[in-house]
Amino acid sequence: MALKQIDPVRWVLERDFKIGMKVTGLIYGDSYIIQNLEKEGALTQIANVACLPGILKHSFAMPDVHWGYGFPIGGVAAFSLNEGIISPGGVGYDISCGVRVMLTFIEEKEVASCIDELTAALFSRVPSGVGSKGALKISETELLSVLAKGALWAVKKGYGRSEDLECIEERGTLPHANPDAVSKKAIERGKPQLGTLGSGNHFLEIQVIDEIYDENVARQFGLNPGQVTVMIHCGSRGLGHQVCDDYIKVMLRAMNKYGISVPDRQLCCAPLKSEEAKQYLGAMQAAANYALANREIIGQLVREVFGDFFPKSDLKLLYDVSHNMAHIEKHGVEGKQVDVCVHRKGATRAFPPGHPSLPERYIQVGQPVIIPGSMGTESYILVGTKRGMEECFASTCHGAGRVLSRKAAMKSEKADTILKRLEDRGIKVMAETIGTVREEIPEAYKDVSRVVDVVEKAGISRKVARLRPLAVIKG
DNA sequence: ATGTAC
Repeated sequence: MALKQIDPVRWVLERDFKIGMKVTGLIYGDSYIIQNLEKEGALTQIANVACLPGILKHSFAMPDVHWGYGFPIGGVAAFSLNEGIISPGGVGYDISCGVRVMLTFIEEKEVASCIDELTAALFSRVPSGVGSKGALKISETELLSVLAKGALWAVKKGYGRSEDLECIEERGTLPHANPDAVSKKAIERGKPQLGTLGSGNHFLEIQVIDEIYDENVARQFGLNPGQVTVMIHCGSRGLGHQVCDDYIKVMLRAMNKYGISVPDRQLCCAPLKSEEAKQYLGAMQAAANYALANREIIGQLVREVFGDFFPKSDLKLLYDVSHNMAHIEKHGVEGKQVDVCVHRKGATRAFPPGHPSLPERYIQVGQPVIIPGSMGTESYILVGTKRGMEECFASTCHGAGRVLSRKAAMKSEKADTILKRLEDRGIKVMAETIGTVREEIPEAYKDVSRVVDVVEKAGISRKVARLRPLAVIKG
């Protein structure tokens, strides 16, 4: 495939008319990132996405891009509401998987003295692991309310605080969610799992701010060197997974019905104007509300645990943002402001300063963009930029991005060795399943600093602070 | 990511 480097961090994948690419690909990366992309089929997936009806500007790939179901993880694709489509594969199985950062007012040395006990308390209070359940069990009626109200439900029930809401994307609620579009099976899976972390790359981390890159923005965000933070990475659990599963089947039928052909069946989709698309949008937003509630509840559990250890301290939400979503947003296309459907799969929304959907406290500086690192590596807080808004539908990377498949990672090293190495570096790890530690070995991922440097050099978001892990809880 | 296959 014809890849052309246009500047140090931008590569254009030229249109291949034989496979039906409607637009070019735009890939953010340095040479190392581009090499990895060739090996594992992500490049073909970027080209395949460029073939979808009504795609606007480019099929984008962030520097953490890697192979995924149909669409690559790290991909961004926006579609015209008139001619375009929506695809469950462009959102991902873990609908509204995302991250939040909470700020404590405690310094590193204070947590250091009780890090083992604190981590153990968090591990016992926040259920984790594949089939985990238990933080709270709710009735079906309550669950429907969660699906309609998101984090607002959690706050109303006392599992969160009203001041958190303005710092959650969409203020904690996707108002057009349609709980009736969510299957009974999905609801059954979701009922016992609210307030649980899950498994895989999901985690709960105690961190410390160890580098500030932009003092002005850091001040606006309330970030200070040496300050302890908590990062929570999780999603919509079995419920979102089931919604994705259900609607892939719906979309496969819709493709025949509307005569859409795609290069890979995993890209199955329906016209945005169709009934099938409306149903999926409603169900997807309901699953997203579940994820927003889930992170709000876990945040509250973390507050309670920290309260036991540090009665005078409190935790304040910096921001909560998803990186697996399709959103209808206003963007400039061919000189006009229009509503488009932006799919971000393993890509983070990054609104610039002045964007109307930002909370008042961030409107001058832009949206906090949270980029988790892999297990035992640093995480970053970035801020959205005007260039990102104009060029790639206000999107940026979402993490380090895999270089080894889970299977390949499992072959690398024993869990004991990995844990020992992390502990030698002063990082306490507690994991529900030992296999997860092997799958999540840092070597299975790209270097997150490198990924973040690419998006910063490209100007699609800017570094604000770096967070170093002190303790990690895995599923 | 996921009751890692209905």
